[in-house]
Amino acid sequence: MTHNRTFDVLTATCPSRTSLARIANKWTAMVVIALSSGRMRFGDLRAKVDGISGKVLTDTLRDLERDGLVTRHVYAEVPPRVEYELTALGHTLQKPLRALGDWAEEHITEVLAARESYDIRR
Amino acid sequence: MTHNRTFDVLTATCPSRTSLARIANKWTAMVVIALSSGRMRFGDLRAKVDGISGKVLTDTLRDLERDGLVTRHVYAEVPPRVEYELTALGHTLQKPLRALGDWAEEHITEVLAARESYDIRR
DNA sequence: CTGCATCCCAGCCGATACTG
DNA sequence: CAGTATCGGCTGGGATGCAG
Repeated sequence: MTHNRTFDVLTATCPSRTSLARIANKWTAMVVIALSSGRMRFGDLRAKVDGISGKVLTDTLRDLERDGLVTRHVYAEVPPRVEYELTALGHTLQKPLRALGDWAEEHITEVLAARESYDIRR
Repeated sequence: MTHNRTFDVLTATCPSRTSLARIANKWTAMVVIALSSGRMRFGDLRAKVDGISGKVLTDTLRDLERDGLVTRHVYAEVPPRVEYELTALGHTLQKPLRALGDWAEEHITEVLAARESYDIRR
């Protein structure tokens, strides 16, 4: 049995829903996908997740750190250097989120076709 | 080779990112998970996704329908009956999204512990 | 029962400017 | 370079009321 009976995201008061809300998020997905290739410094991460603003990246990383998914490494240098990497827990999330990203890439043609068809129909 | 080279969600202008933004969303995840158990009418779906408002459920379903993930069946009855079910494309999304939901349920204990630890640390 | 329309608030997110 | 602070726009999302 693969089903969890003690927690259920479909129940409004279940704490697992707070976690789902965090991980079922486009920025979270992109940052975790980007961090899949290993420890990375802030600037590189920002370049890799094309189009993300500094504020959003900072906020996303802080939330991920708070949930125990990402570790922050600060180096006392000038100029400063800060690196981020997935924790063991974060690695377990990598696969499901990459699956989502892969799905988006693999099925975008069908999705675009469906959108066009839907829009024309009205 | 599992990697897609023609589309990349990490690229800001890639259309696949618009799809990722839609599916990497807590309400989308919950609705698709709920629809995994089969065709269902609006009211039942709303009861199953505990706490979702009518407006949000309507909007979410409309977006899913537009992207070709959900089919809408309208019965000309009084009172009206409308049922929703995953399309073939929608079914391919079921597994990755359930994986996300399962992850949230399975790891919520660790996440809560990480949050507490983080919050105390500051 | 379903869903549209409206109003409105909270939070997300981006741009900019400033600090260590 | 990394991060904070602030401001403001935009959108998600909740509540209510109405129509088919």
